[in-house]
Amino acid sequence: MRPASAHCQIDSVDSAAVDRAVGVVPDEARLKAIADIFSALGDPTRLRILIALSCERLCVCDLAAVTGVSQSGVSHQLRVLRDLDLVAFERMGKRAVYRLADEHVGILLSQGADHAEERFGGDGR
Amino acid sequence: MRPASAHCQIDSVDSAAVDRAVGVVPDEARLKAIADIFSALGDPTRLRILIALSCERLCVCDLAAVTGVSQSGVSHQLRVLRDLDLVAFERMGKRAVYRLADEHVGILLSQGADHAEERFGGDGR
DNA sequence: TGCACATATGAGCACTCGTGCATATGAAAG
DNA sequence: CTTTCATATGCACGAGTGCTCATATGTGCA
Repeated sequence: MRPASAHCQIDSVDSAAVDRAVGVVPDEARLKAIADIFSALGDPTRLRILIALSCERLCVCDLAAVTGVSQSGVSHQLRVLRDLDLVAFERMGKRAVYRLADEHVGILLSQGADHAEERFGGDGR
Repeated sequence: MRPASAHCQIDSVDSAAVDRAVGVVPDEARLKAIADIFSALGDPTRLRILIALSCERLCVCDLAAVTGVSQSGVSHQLRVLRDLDLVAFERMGKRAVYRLADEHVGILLSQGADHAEERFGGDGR
């Protein structure tokens, strides 16, 4: 049985390499977890929120002002980020003041920014 | 004029903090570039491809075997990754052998994996 | 208790994206 | 040149997503 390659006559050129590669790929659940993290960082609005929070603690209203989307939209995105433990918040009276969950998140952000910046400067194509 | 907040009576609680936050957020184009990178990492299939390539140099057929998607599907995803300079390839006869563009990509991957793994272990909810 | 305000949630919509099928391009072999 | 095979591309479809509007929840104040 040949599972995937419908048009390819051979399943794998180097089956040993394939086996090794399969070995290092995490299981479905972990892979999904990693993908969810990156997906969360892969939206301009959420990026704006996170980068803003990497500089200042802000409430939802202020984040709406920073991002330029509605309060509802910000709240929806914050829920996504909260569920992934990318941001945390504490109530200050009526307001909810958000911050990055930990500096790990900030590192991820700057790593991504670095890679993007490299492409910005010396893009070969 | 109150641009964004339709339901919020006040635009911003701390306008100085908002201004500082806006100051650190990159411009639209750069933000899009960063988001594109993270988005590319935010798909399980592309993650499988990248993690596999972080271990072995593989051709398209082998990547199809590793990921379990069709050759066409892999090729489509590889184009995305190529356009973002996340992977590179060289022709070996008829085959195209892919590899990570640089170790920067591997670092990003493991950073994301680390964060996901933390949540896996000590998830409070 | 009743009002005002900040945030969260639900529904609906437009849009994007991942995928497979069919097919085109390209490269070696006969 | 023709054939064969690996890879790339165009098209279409189903699923997921980000947004706003309307509304619910919750918090503090008179």
